[in-house]
Amino acid sequence: MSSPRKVSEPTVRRLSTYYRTLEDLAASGQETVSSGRLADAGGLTSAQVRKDLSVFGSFGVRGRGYPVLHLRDALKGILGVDQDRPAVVVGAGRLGTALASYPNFSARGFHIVALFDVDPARVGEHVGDAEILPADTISDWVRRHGVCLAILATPAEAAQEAANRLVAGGIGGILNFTATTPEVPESVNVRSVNLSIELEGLCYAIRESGLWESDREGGAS
Amino acid sequence: MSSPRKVSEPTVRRLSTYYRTLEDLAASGQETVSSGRLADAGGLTSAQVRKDLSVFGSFGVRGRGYPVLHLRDALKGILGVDQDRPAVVVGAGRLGTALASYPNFSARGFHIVALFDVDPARVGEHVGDAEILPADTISDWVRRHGVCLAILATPAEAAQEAANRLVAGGIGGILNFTATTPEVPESVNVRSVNLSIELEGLCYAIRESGLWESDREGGAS
DNA sequence: AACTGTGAACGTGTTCACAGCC
DNA sequence: GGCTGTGAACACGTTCACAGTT
Repeated sequence: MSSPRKVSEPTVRRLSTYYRTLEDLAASGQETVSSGRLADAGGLTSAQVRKDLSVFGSFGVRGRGYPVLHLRDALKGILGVDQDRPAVVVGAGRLGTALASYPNFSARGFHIVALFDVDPARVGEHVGDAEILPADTISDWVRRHGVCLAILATPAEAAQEAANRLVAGGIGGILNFTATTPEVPESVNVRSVNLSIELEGLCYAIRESGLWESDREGGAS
Repeated sequence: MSSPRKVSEPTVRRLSTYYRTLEDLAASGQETVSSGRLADAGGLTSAQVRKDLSVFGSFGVRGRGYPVLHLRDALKGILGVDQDRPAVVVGAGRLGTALASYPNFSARGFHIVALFDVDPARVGEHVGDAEILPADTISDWVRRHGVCLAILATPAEAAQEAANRLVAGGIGGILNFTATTPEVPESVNVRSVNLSIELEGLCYAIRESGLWESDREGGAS
């Protein structure tokens, strides 16, 4: 099939947004959609959309547009979300449990099948359908159940240890929410979301453009 | 001061990581650090580090490196995290409350001073030091307390309405965790973290590089 | 006429390489 | 010698513009 050499990360990101838009269009009964329309939905240009899609093949019909259902299914396959994907969460703190029950994950075919925590007191609790299991069983459990995806939400100090266990269990990818970047073999995909960095970046942008509404606190005007 | 015309977003992101590394170095008593060392800590190149820093001025000493404390303080100021920043959370669901009590935020000078929710049953509850308030008081409250930062963690359907209220209250920036991208005036900074897209991107990467450990479920080997 | 697919032009961020200073 | 600061070279992603298709 269409397995292009190298696709840029921004492109894959946008593919996800196209996929969402196409789902909506499909639900509303639209049969075709133009690159311009897809672009508007995501705040992009039509050329960008066409370029992104052209990387994977010719899905459109010149003069007419893209067939919604076909393109949606194609993207589903390309993104690898064409079947339900089990995932585990490591770290059953507030963030971990919130992510484990995040409705948009299950809506996208991701199902949290287990959580892990070092705290014995938490073991046995349930979060949705998933049970909290002891952290020292991660490797066995992940391997036995053939889980490829993990969400890492431990404190920073525990992140590397947890990552090691996931790797030992043969994990395919880790969505990392810890403040560190764990070291893993090249073959394991890690994508990090650092919440503090996002907030700091926003902070910079605010200060940059315009001023703080109040740079000294308490000042109502 | 050093207010360069335009700094790329990737650069600002990296600045945050340098800042973290510098804090660690400061704690461990290091007095100077080379660009190479800073680079290693974040998986970058030394040239990258020097370029990033040079945008804001000359912090280093040729032949010696960068003075840890001075550079740390400079970055603190550049990132705008040199003073405590109050922030509010809109949407007191699991994700919202988890973010409200996220320890790394407070460690970085971000303090959640209030949450807001449409559900009257939640109003009055406390999350850490912050109280959950009614969503229809957002504008007033934000304006009265001069809050510039908001974390948006409502369901997608409620996101635009919540954003409108924040904007009406004079918010400076929104860290958006909803599945939509709310429309706001140009002057308001929005940074979106779409968790599903991150997971889908990871999914793509796994499938791309190597294969799934098990592409059909249940298969132990 | 409407719209896709794509090479070519452009812009932006990264890496190189070296002059300059300690 | 070690290391910074920076122009110049490079790589990569985006936008343009148009030929090609229905």
